[in-house]
Amino acid sequence: MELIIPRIQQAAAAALKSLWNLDLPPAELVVQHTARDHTGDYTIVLFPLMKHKLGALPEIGQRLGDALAQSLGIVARHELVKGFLNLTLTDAYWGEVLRSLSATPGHGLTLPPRTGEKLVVEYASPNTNKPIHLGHLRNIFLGAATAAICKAAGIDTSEVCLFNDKGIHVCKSMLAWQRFAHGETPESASIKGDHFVGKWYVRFDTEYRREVQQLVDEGMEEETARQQAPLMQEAQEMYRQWEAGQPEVLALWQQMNQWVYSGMEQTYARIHIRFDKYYYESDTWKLGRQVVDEGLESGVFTRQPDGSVWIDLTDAGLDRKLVLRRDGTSVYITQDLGTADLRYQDYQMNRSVYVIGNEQDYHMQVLREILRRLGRPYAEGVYHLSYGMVDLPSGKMKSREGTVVDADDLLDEMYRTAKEATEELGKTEGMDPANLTTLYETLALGALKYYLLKVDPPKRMLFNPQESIDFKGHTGTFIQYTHARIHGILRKAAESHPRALESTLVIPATLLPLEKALIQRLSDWQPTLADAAAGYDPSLVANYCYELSKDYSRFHYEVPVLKAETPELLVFRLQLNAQVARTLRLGMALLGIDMPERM
RNA sequence: GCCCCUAUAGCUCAACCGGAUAGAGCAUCAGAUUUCUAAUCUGACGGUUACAGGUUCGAGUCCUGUUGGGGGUACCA
Repeated sequence: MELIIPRIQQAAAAALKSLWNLDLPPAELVVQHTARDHTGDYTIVLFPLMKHKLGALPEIGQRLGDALAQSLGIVARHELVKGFLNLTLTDAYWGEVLRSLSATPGHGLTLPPRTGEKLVVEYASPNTNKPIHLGHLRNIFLGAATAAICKAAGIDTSEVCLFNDKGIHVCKSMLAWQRFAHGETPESASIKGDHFVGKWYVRFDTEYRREVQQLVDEGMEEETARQQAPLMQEAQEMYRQWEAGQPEVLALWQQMNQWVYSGMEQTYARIHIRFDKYYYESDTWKLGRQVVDEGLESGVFTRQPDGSVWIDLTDAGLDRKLVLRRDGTSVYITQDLGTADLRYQDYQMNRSVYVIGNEQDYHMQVLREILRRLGRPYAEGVYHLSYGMVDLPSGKMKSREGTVVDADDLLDEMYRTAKEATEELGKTEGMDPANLTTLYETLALGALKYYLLKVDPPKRMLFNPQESIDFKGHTGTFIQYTHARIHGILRKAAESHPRALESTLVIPATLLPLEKALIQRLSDWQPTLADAAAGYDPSLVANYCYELSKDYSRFHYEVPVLKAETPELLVFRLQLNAQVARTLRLGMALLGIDMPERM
């Protein structure tokens, strides 16, 4: 079924042409949902037409409204209030909307495939020196949801993860382990691999601070002390040895990364994340150096007398940027250049989304500009999905200081709370224990994912441990609960009225306001999905699902389904229920959230 | 110093391209269950949209300035 807003815009543009001989592109006409407290479904804003001197507003409104009623054939009434032309569509039209959605293969929940589009979404991209924390979770959920939304919107999408598995930070945990662990392993210590490595990263920092303090006490400047501290010197030396391929360093590096990967795999599995492909900076950094060579040849980069390589971006409003160190080792951006090329070889994408925190806004601007100057065909399609930091009530999370909310701990905590809340409500009777475990996990994950995804990505957000594990109000749990209630009705209907869902749909002559509100909301799904995909913004989907649940809850409270007044009405309301459930299920699936049928 | 992001109810968040009387949730208070799951629903309370100007028929939204918060800023990632 054709989307209604473009349809109204078309008809209005045609009417303006025939009535006043005014040519306006349909998309320029402002058509929106009628504001609450006003009667109507859609509103055309007429103020902008004033400049065309068509006459007085009341007359324009009347004539345009009449013309639309005529040409659209679905306008029950129209009314001009100030400069707003409010259209109320017929109940028959809204009934058709439901019929059309229910009858469409796929129930009108996804958008048709788009040809010539290839998108790669990179997210997670963890460092291999510490476990995943709350901040990573926002990244991961955003990336996975964005990819799922783009797929549903018809875009060929792949998901990739880049491991930041080399660098001085990795050497720090390696060095600390070598120095202080006395051969301890995750197995011998009974610690999950990523936590185990993280422990040594923290240990490095502790010892390093001690050294710095000591040097300062001996009268050294703090800045100098940070550079001169033996541990830092050694970490840097270890990094040079790594780049030089020193076998013992490589062996240790492999061992420790392996520990991290096995730990992270468990966490990824628990939050149901999987990637199409993994990239490793340890593989791509040399490609980056080739790109530097290429850029030197083509004159995009210049080499300084000391050997370092630079690019001057001042004419693009950016700064001069180092792309290769004096000692010939690569920096972050060098590796990104290599990774980008490799990814293009693999996917020939025309668009790439990088899910990275907003502290790297500048870095990503630089990356795109360099790719442009190198003439990369995919440069224009590079998009930085930048998101704000997750703060705690106590302030910022700092992994070195141990003030992070660990992902595994958080998931356990959420699980416990979900279990307690469910048991307290006494809803566990008669459920099989194995299903209960799955249910608690589903509720825990749903609450967490929803909490992190409902906020507009660029905004910094606060994670309040008390509130986030609340299962009331604007939460993923509420939406899951709505879905479960609908399925309660559908289950009972399957017994009492086994053929009802397949019966021919008879649209009631008049709809209840709550029925109409629901159908109208259902009809908003496609535009919402399209907007979310276009803006890479899962929060639009999250908020939509909430609004739909809210509409449904009101309906559920007031309108009987199984005890509907007539058999036709029962069929109609049942199919309405089913479509709401399907929409919620798909919408939440795009956010990575499962929907229980009972809870 | 310069650049970028941000500021909406006590708290956490909405508000599509600039459109009508800025909406939810939490918290507080008052109600609703012999009726499909009360993890629900209804109502009340709560706002100079940080501040000052400007553009516009119309500004939370755009522009300028100020203030608060955050981030970045040439050899960390």
